[in-house]
Amino acid sequence: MKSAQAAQAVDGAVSVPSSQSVVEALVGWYVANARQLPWRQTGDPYAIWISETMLQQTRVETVIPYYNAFLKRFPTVFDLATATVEEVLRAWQGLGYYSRARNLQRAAIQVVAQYAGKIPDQAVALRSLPGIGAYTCGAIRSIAFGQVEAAVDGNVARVMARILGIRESLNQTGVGRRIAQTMMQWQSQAEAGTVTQALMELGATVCVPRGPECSCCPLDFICVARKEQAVTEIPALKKRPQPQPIDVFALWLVEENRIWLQKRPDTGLLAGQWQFPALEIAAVSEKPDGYDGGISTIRHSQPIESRNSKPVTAAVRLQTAFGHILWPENPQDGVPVVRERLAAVSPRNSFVEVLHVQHLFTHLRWRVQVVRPLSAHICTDLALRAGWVSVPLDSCAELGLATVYRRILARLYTSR
DNA sequence: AATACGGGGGT
DNA sequence: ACCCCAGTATT
Repeated sequence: MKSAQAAQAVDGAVSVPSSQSVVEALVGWYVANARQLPWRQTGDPYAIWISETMLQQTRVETVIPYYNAFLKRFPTVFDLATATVEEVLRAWQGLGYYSRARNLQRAAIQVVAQYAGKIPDQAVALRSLPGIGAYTCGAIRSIAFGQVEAAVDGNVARVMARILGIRESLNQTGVGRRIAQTMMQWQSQAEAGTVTQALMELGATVCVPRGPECSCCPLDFICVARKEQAVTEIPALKKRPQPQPIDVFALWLVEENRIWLQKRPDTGLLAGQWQFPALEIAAVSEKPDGYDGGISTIRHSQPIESRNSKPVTAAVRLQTAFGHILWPENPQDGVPVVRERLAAVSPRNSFVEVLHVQHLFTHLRWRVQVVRPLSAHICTDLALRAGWVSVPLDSCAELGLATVYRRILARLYTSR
């Protein structure tokens, strides 16, 4: 049964019109309509690698300025290999998916050490580099080296699913293989890299997710989805879960024109970036028992970093993390936390909420309360022990400050 | 196979 | 408010 399906899949790829006319139509359209993008003006495998990495899950318009600045700052793989990860992160700041930047830097070191600074053109070598998966490997090999190898990104998958009339979910096993087969067949009939880019360009500009402009499509004459009037149903899209709400308490601590910041861990969310000293806690969806609408400790919330351990109240967490520094007295009353939409000032020796912002990630919804201690007296010694550093306000911009905190900083210092 | 990982733009 | 994007690594 399994082998029969495999054979059918291969048949499917072969049975699609694969004549010269299809590839000619595609390439002809591309040559006439391709956008002039910076990474299309170069044959440098390093530059193409950078562009492909930036373009992972990221739109072309977003990437362009980052690409230009990055290549200016790190013109060769040697420049990238000798840079620090902080420098690379700074150049990446705002692009998202920061493990890409870290992997890029690690891979550059590997390329210099193992391949004398030459980007490898073989699949095994490329795939051994951190950050290069199946897609990027195929993209680099076909675009930079002219080799026949599929590069199935979201655009190609959508275009091919429509052309081939694939109604199954795109992450179904076998579907990707079938798409890759067809793509390589086309690649072998023209410049492989041009076919790769043509399919991506088609997906990005004509065969878009919603409202594709089939009347402009060079391949409409073979498109199964078009013929079956199923363009809106293909590809089948899957629902994403709701982002998990997270309450973030961020401390705005400024002394003598220096602001206290904290560096995030080198792994996980926003790895290695700087932020206001902060605590992230899984939000309470319901009101805690005894919640009186006033200033209250937060109960029933768990620190997100230890979901499997015993639940700890946010108040305890706050106290543990900040208490010694900001609340040297009166631990009995619980930690007065200024709640969203509640009184702006707590009764005594605590915080003023100065800002409340929401920040969306794909999977998280941060509700950030920026708070400032009423009696600003920070014990430098303890802050240092907690791993915080104070930097001149002016130099914040040069740090890899996480985007949400850049926004917060801008609001703190422009509208006030 | 499922999940974590950003941010921005389109509709 | 919801959808998607020139994906990869980890579990």
